[in-house]
Amino acid sequence: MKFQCDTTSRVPIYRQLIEQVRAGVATGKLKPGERLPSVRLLSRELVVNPNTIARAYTELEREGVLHTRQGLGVFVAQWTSELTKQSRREKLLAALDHFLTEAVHLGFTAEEVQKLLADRAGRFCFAVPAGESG
Amino acid sequence: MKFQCDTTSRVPIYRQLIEQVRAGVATGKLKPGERLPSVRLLSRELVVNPNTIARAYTELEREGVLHTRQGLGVFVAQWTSELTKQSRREKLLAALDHFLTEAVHLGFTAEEVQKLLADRAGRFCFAVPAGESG
Amino acid sequence: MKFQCDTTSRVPIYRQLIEQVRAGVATGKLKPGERLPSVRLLSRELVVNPNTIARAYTELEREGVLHTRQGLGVFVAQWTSELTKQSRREKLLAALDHFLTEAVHLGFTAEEVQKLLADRAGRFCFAVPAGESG
Amino acid sequence: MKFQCDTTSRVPIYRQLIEQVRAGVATGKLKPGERLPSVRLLSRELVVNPNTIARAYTELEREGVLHTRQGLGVFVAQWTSELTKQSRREKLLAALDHFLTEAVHLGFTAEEVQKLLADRAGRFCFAVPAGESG
DNA sequence: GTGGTCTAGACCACC
DNA sequence: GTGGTCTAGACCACG
Repeated sequence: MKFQCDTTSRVPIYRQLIEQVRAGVATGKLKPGERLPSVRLLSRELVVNPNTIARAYTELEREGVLHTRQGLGVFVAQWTSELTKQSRREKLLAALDHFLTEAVHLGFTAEEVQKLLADRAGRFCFAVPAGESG
Repeated sequence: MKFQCDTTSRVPIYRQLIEQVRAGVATGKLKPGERLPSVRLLSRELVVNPNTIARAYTELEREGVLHTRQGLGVFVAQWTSELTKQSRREKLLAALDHFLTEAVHLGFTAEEVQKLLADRAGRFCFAVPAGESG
Repeated sequence: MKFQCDTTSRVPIYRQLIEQVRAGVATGKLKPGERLPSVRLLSRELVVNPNTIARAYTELEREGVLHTRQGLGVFVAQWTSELTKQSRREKLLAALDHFLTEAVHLGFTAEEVQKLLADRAGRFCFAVPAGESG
Repeated sequence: MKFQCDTTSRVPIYRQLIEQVRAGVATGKLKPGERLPSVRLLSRELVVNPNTIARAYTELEREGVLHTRQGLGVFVAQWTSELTKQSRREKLLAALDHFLTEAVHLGFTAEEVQKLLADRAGRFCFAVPAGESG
């Protein structure tokens, strides 16, 4: 997976990287166990400060999305949510409300939003209905 | 409508207020024409500097969500998007992908997300399907 | 490009700066990608508070005229309007009527105005006739 | 001529009135010698404070656009510019540059602007080419 | 170094 | 009374 950063955006670079990794994992472009480019390599590729890359990786490790093996590199973790069902639901609701607020302010109809979500959801690697925990 | 802010959050206070107003308008808790608390009153209530309140109101006015009547106060505007259809769609897609990424990471299934959206959408004041422009 | 401000004017300083940047971009004195003086430097040069400079830059960024690179400075963006054609036309008509009213009150003839505009337009970087959208 | 004010706009009401009178005179909707509605009448019609109307009239009188005859009312003045040719030209250029800056930022082409001006100029009562003074 | 946020408090314009 | 502008100065985030 190719990473990129938009120095034009007002979103901090390290946040852009975090979002890309999270999105990559969510859409399956990054598979569990896959190795990510090293801090030094990626910092040269994107022409950004190594500290910036390191910060993104560190935060993702704290989140449980990545896992560092000393001397081997950074890998996509086998992800399992440690949150309770209620906590997960609260977080999803907050994200959903934020999205719906945006949709209303952009002038879309409920049907358009529903349809767009149905279309777009196919690109994401959702959990399978069976094994739900938490 | 009651406003609140969390000064311990890393999200700037003025941004918290902006989000609350936007959500209030999107869900109809704030109706077009309704008056918002004055800068000074709200600043006393939330124990934040008046400039911080003013900043939130000012940004919302530039967005077209609020409008100021000199000497009278700040009111909810009746909002119409001036953005092009393409621009609106791009913004919605970005918001949607962000939401879906979050949903996957929280371990929800596609069905759960679809159902939750269908449930929740009823609380929001979406545009009516008919006259769409832009 | 040199900036200046008139603290005796009734026009707010931050608005004077906004107008100067907008004019500079429109006439090509400020090129896309060019870096603007830092908030602190310009505030010392013009002997105004850094917050005032920051406000001008921030508003121009929201307009899409400038963009900030964290820790690097503020730069001229390559601008594309996100407004609908109708909205753009309305704004232009308002500005035109204001200009024509002024011209009549100053006692100019229609020919003089037309000629002056033809002369002056050459200094501005207008869009090229081809690809128009929005 | 009917006056109106938009309490939604962030332009002060007294400024809106000034602009309307100036535009009315420039387009011939208000003829020299014509009587304007009294301060009290207009303040009732527009539901604004009489002071606001009075302020607009006062400023227009200072500009030379209106003329008050004690006890009779306020009238459109026989307008003659007292400015020098150079001063008038400077003011027009400033207004023109402001308009052109706006046009560029709205993404219009030079041809569109030129054409729009040619169309629109017909609505305004420009001076006749012969008798130019100042 | 850069810009972003917030506070405290002053002064002004508008209604 | 309302909001708008500006200053002085502190502290934080980013690269």
